[in-house]
Amino acid sequence: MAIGIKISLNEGLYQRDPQETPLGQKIIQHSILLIDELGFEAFNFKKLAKRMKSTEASVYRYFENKHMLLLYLVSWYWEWVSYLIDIHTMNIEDPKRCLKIIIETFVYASKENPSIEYVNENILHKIIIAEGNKVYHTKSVDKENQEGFFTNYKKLVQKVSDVIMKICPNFPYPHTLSSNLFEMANNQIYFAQHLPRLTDVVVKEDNFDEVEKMLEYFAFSLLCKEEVEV
Amino acid sequence: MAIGIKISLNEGLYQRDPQETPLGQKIIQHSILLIDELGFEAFNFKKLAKRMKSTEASVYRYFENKHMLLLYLVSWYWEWVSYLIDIHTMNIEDPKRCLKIIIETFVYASKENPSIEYVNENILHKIIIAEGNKVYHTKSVDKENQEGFFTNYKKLVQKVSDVIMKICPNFPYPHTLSSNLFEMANNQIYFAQHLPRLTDVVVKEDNFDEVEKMLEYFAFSLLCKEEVEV
DNA sequence: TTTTAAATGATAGTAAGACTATCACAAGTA
DNA sequence: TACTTGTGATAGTCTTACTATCATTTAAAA
Repeated sequence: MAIGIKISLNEGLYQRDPQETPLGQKIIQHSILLIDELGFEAFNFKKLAKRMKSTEASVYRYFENKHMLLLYLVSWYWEWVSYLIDIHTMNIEDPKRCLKIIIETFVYASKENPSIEYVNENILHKIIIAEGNKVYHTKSVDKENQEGFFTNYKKLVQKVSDVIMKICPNFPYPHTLSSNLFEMANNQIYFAQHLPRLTDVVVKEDNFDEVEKMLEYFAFSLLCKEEVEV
Repeated sequence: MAIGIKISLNEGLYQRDPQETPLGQKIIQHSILLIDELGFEAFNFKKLAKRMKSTEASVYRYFENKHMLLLYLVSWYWEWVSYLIDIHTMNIEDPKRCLKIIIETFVYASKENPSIEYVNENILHKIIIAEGNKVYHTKSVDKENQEGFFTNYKKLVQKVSDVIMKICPNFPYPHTLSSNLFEMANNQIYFAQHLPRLTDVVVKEDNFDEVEKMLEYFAFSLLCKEEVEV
């Protein structure tokens, strides 16, 4: 990804576009670091402001509250993964090969060359794994969904679903499999790190090879029942 | 389940055992209703106390904070599902049939005859779906895991994993499949209700038939590659 | 270069949330 | 009868989640 590319996100996610100003970029940069450090519950705008040597009021000028900030980060992440998938699968005909690349891409997205200097994709990935699904587990899901705040994730799921349908046109659950691959990836990495008895995969440091292999196994077992090996 | 059966849970989950006293039972009863109404974020002990016509201080005598209360409810739920699975699969030899019953049991657990008068299992199930995974997505997971606060879930996953191994002894991911069936069930129900473009299953009212069918399809496609029909 | 508008900083203030402490009372027990 | 235990009532503290106001800096326009 070329330096300077701007990820396009729903305008309702923010009060003022953080990608447009140095302060906004600092908010993104430091919020990623601080949420990772403190966890989302202990994280707040006062601490963030202190860390970046700004003020609470200034942060509120960019984001309505910390929930919206997290939603912004999560949307940014999925849009970025979506972009990576596009360039990695460009001109590839074989849908099976496509799906393999997709899996590799989102498991190892954070290993890409840094795209945007103020976003630490590696730490952002950790946040997605640990806090990501909090953005839609709220009482306001339906309202926020209506305003299009989850569009990025839905489009990504649709994209993978399309590939699944190419592999196996009569597979009855393409969206379910697609969303489950994403959820499963994050979940199983988290389990491997914190509740290892809930998984069989082992993750050490940032080596997610077993997760990638496992996801391939699940996906292709379901899609190509005759041939497990792909 | 006979009226009066007591679900056994890790003592560290509570300050005073809520199953032992009328006030404790009222806390369980009303917290289930109120968390469902308000969502976990807006729920707090002051509102709970007001609703049950007690006081904030009294609630704190039973639970350290609302996180521990949710963890208690979630643990209670998984222990109860575990119990239901045990009685439903008792004396059943065929492991495939066993797994089918397991899936049916946890998808439709809340349809059972009410077991305990102060627990509304149906609403509790809604809470598990909407808020359940917040209990382990915290900075304190590792500490709480060490104290055994997730034992109930881990034992349940192990139980299903054992059945999976009986069906297919060389299946490489029994724990992953097991935990994923539970996570997937909750997730896909939630998606069907709030983000339908992330799933293919349709859920109306409390009819989870499509979820059950889908989980069977996934599980048996993976475990019996030759025969999809079971 | 001056004027003006926009963005940020500094500070203060409010309402609610998350507790902790103390005391009084009621009921059951020794 | 004294003694313990559980609950209620009240108050108080510290933190969080904002909102408001005004001063200052910066950038853009004239």
